[in-house]
Amino acid sequence: MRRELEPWLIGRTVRSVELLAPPGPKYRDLHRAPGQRIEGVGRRGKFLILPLSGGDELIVHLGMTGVISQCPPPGAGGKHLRVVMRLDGDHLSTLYFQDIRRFGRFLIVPAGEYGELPTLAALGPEPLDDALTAARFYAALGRSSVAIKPYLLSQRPVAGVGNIYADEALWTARIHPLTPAREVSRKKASVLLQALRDVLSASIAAQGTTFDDYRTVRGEAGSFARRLNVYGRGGDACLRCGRQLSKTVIGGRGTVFCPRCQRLSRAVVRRAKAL
DNA sequence: CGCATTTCCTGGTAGC
DNA sequence: TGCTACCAGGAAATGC
Repeated sequence: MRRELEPWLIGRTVRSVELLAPPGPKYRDLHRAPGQRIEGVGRRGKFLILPLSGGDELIVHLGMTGVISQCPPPGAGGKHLRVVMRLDGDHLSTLYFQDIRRFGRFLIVPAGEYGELPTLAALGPEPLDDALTAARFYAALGRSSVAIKPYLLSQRPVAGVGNIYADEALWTARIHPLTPAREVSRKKASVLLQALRDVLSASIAAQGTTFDDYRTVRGEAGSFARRLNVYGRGGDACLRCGRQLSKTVIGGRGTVFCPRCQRLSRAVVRRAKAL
């Protein structure tokens, strides 16, 4: 999405912002935008960060059902329209933000002031950045006793990993989602980091994973859902070993994994039983 | 502080 | 057909 937005928005000046959602912490201070020029389109994890010429930043998070589009939603879709941002220029000069379940965010903050966004403030390194080495990733995992799956979702060891890609990468790396993060071996941590990079890169190339609502700026569905190995396949056969995939809840999130390919180590099982 | 649980929100769907 | 109950999950808030 960032790659789509950059050539469209960069250098444009915001003319007006219309807020159609009830104002609150998720939609705030948009009145500051008009008159400011969009200086860039950045991203950290799942947050879009657009620096503005007046020293502010426009922060956008899609939540799960957020959609940014160049054209107004057709027909009944308009009832979930939350923000209409008008820009200078006479071609594709309006940005529409829809958000069915209102888990998204669309707000303005002074640049770098993320006190209202603690996850962004404490975000881990970018998964595709070379600065994140296998050694650093392994060290980050060593700092937590939380199960690896919810730890990945916390955005702390690495930024931008959501439920779908966590399940996919853990399957690829053959790691049980309940494995305590600090019990993941150096070798497995390295394999997991590579699996995360591979699945994220492939999904970006496929323009994302569209299950229901996700759309590109041009309104197209992403095609990566067809290439998922585990997410959405609970009860089906594991594509590696044929065993029926398990569907459970871990950390309050639906989790699919292969009980044969992704085993807990005997040491972990023994300790869990002792408790 | 760390960690687990609950909350927000609404469309879709299962079950009756 | 129409009703209720429940599920999906990012991040933040709350509880312990």
